[in-house]
Amino acid sequence: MPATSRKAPPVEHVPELTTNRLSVYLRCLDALDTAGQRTVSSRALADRCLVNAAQVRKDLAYFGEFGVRGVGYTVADLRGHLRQILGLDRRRRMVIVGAGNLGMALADYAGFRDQGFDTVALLDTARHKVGTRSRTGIEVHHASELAEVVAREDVSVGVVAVPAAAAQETVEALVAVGVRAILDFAPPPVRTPPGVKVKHVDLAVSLESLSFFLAAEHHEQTPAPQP
Amino acid sequence: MPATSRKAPPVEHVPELTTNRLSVYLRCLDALDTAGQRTVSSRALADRCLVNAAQVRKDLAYFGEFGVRGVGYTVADLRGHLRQILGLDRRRRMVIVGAGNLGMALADYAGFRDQGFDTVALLDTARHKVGTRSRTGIEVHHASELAEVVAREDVSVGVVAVPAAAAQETVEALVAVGVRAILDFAPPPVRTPPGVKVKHVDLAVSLESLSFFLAAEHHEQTPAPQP
DNA sequence: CTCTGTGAACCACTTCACAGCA
DNA sequence: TGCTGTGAAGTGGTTCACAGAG
Repeated sequence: MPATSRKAPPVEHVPELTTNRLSVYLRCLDALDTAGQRTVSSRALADRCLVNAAQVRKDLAYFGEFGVRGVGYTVADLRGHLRQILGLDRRRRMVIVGAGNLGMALADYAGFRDQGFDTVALLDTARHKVGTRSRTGIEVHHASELAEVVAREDVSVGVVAVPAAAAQETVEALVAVGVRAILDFAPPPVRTPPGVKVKHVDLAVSLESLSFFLAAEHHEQTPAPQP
Repeated sequence: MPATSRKAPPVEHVPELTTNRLSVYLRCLDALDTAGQRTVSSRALADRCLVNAAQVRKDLAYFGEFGVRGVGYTVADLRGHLRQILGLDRRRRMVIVGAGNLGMALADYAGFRDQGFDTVALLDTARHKVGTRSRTGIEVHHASELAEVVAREDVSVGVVAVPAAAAQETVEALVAVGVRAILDFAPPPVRTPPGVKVKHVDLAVSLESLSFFLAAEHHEQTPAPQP
């Protein structure tokens, strides 16, 4: 009777694609919850998330049995379980390394706060930036203060928004002061030490993927009809 | 003798993961080129990009035969081929829909320009934002001017930086005025019309992936050794 | 002998299809 | 009957291993 096993099993090895989808499911459940819906079937949830229904059930099966046969899932319960599984039942503290345009923008990006991630500081090697603040008031510290800031503010997540050339050393600096989860916006591939999770967000790759699509489309005899 | 076939074959169906890696290879080749290196083997390139050497060869094989057996690839040549394949031999014009923190930040992000993508305008539905400018001078237009701006400025790429609730309609509006390549920063899954490429960048999912890692790490008896 | 290009083996994730419970 | 949970089948992408060109 593991119907509502709160503690996950060893969670041997959950595919990253699965955890990514859990985030998507959670957002759909949020919407269903505010819409006042009480239960949802794997099919209905899958349709909303643009995935396969079996996929939803398989993904959830990694963590327990949350559904009721013949009925579906209780929206509020499943929402709570996913929040716990994803570790969203507590807030996280975050530093952003690199106070250029991107770093500044990320510091002010409300989406992070809304998801439970509080940016406590920006860091940069440029002396003239130290002491300035982002629009919403996040202060820029000198990079040499990294260890102190991380310890004092109980930081568990680092954001890398430095130029390509500094990416590897920035990651290493973060790891050295105990940060184990890193969101990396710098372009080049970074060698990740074991026990540390680096999530790469490469805007250049995304753009070039679009560019490839446009180029390929153009090579073929542009098949766009005009009705 | 297809050794340097400039025109790609039908390019039947290239996996997205392959084109993403092409971007990574290209960046490594840029570095090798400025470092003055003339040739590179698939092994050496793979090591730099943190992938398998066979992977590099397979990826390139979708587009032709660019190497010389016993030698490797000529850095400058391969770089040129990849730029052409990815459609980076011309600049693209881009609008950003949504002039909130994220949209404004993206407008000022130099990385886009560096990759050949010029942001020509921001658009927003909020009247009071119309006429204002980003720090680097990109002007905010009213959303109703989308069609006109896209036509006048020859825009081929749209960036969606609007709140979740407006994501789907924004994508549809872009498609309606002829934009076929979209970079989407809004959280919810978006139904994509055929013939249109939407590249989703979900910062919330990325963060929650890190959160999951931290939570899982905490559930186990934190196995970090202290030597 | 070196290193590319590629068929074959492998692996991971997805989808199907159905047993089993409400 | 309706829908979950799950073994089995299917799919796509990665890695291996080798033939063959230089």
